[in-house]
Amino acid sequence: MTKPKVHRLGDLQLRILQTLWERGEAAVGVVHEALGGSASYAYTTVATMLRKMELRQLVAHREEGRSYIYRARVAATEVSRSMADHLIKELFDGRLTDVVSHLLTTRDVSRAELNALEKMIAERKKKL
Amino acid sequence: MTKPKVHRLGDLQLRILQTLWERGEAAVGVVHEALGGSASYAYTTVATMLRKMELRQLVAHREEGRSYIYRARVAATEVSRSMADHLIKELFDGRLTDVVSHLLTTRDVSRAELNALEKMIAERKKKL
DNA sequence: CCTTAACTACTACCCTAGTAGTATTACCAC
DNA sequence: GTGGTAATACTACTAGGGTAGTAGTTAAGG
Repeated sequence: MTKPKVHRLGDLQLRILQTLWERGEAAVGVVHEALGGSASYAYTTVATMLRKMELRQLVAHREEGRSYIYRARVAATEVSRSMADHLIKELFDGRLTDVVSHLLTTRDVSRAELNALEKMIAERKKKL
Repeated sequence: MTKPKVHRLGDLQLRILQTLWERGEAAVGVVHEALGGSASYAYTTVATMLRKMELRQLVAHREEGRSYIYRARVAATEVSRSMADHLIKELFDGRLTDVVSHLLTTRDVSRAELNALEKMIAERKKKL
């Protein structure tokens, strides 16, 4: 049970985690502000979400005075990997080349990006 | 506004759509079988899901005798693109190179795949 | 004809994300 | 102390995905 299903995160949850990843840890108010303050979400919405996420073991908190300071319990790379893998599996049957092919044909790509990609692939080849 | 939010499809919905994309159209029973039959889902589960998806304009049906023959109303490429774009935007701030970098570092990649990728990129360069 | 199998319709759950109001508590300034 | 404020706790609700039972309908086979 220990493993939360880390793919399947809503947008808000992901944004909250990203805030925590950036800062290491943050009080509710800080997260709230980072997400755009009351123009975007009510303070209690963020607080509630954080509490729910703690139940799912995605975050943890420590107390400081009356404030809860939250930190992520899942690593950014783990989440990215899990979500990306899940999507690739479902959508492209796990074939990396299909994914990249799709990305290259459905998006605008600059020459600089293509060069960067070539470099990456060359680098990766060395590590085989 | 008529546009359904085509990213955010559950696994079952995606599988159903994939079945329809492969076949063009299919009766409920056919979809059910394609998904693994009663070992995977109850017939009515698939039927209910299809009805819900029709409400969301993801599929449509025509009647043939007493059977409903469903077809997808959204294109495979549109869905792939929407889901991939959404993920990339949320997870990698829209940077294609970050995505590929991530994929290359967190997965096993064969030399053949790397070669294929290089080829793709070279092809893409020609079209700039 | 009558039974049965195939289908759809309807209904009802559970779970999670998202959203936020209200209540309560606890500290701080005066 | 008292009032204000900031924080958490509690509660509640909407949507949608997923799951499936039950009821009703209809066509086909004997």
